[in-house]
Amino acid sequence: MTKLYALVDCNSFFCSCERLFRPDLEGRPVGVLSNNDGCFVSRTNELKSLGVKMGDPYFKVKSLCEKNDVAVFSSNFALYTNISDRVMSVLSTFSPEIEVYSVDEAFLDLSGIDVDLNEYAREIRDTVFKWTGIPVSVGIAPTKTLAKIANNIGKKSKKANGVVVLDNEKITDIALARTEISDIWGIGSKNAVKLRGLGIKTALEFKKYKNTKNIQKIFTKLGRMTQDELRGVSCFELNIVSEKKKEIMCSRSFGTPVSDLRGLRESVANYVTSACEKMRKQNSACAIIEIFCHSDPYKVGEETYFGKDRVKFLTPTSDTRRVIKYAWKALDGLFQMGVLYKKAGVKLGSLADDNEMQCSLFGDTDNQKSLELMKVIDKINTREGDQVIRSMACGVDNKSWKMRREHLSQRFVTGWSELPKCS
DNA sequence: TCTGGGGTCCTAGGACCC
DNA sequence: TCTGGGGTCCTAGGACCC
Repeated sequence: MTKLYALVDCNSFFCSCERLFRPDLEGRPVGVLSNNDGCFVSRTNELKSLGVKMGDPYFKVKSLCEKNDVAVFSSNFALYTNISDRVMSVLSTFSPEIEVYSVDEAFLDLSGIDVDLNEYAREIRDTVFKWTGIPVSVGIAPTKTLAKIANNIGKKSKKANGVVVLDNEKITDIALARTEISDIWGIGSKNAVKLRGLGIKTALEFKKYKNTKNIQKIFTKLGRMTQDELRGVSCFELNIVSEKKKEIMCSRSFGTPVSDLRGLRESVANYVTSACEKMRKQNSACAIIEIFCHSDPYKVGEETYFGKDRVKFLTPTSDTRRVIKYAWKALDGLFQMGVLYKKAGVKLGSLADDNEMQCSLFGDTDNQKSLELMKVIDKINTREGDQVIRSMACGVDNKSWKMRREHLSQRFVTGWSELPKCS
């Protein structure tokens, strides 16, 4: 049976979430900034047409934004994940086989479905909008890569109006001819340069390029699979069950640079705490932690200091206190007086199921008691709010390293005190 | 003054073992 | 003068994604 996938992607997702509770923003350019109010990560069409690019640093286009009455928001992930869950649950009514690919997009398996595909796609689009208020685009094709391309065209073409179905070769080739190689899923900027070097500029030319061996050699296995997908041969399956993360990271840029070990330690303790929380949520324990900290890489004329260390545990752990202890030890070794630190972070690696942990004859080991303690703390923090119970290592108020969020919207759906009011 | 954060997969090369 | 070969595991780094 031939495969059939739909890719459903929310339009300007973060911006659409902000607009949801601010109907006055309809038609006005809206943009959402990354953490620390650094750069744009979501833009509405109105903002795109002002020339603001994805990833543009806010400070560089600030006056342009002010001149054009752009509504700028700090990222409010609590809101976005909540809305995302609603969108995904609507989508799951259209196919039992759904892969939530990211916060704003999902693949649906439509193989074997006996309906008019254009009508079905339109129904998906209309229903999501009606039930959640979020506009989406739908692309349908026999492979995931082609569904991505269909979706892209659906989003950009006025005629398509959010829906494109690529179910025969003629239409598919027309779509591929107008898709630049850098717009193919899996072909990034580096590989695009290499492909252009081979005289390949469009997705159609890539599809028709015959020297498959050469493709594998230059672009590895993934490049070859991408080419197959363009030809209609499905190589990337649907991942329905959300697999456990193999590593968990937490890192942040500082609101203001940190020069003292105490501030650095405090920030790292906080990152460890939230990474460990995430890890316990998926019932894992880690055997490796990596710690890094560095100065501002954008500062001209100054060499960036980059410190990185890695600690292996004798036995895996999910105990925040233990991880903080080791992280601090590593951090003490990395710290250098006189450096202005801009960012720090931790990565938990070698994750394994926490019920398969071995005990060690030597050194620290998590015991049943510490596991239970962590679970209780997690439970209380979930119920009472973030970090009601936390290690003193995380510090108290006046954290200068905390990130900037000067344009934060209300907690419309996650805080009782900030629910929208209607009158 | 001001430039994000969190993941995955693949490959090459080194270490180590028999 | 001669000095193997194959396998596995780990790590670093690159490239990509949203």
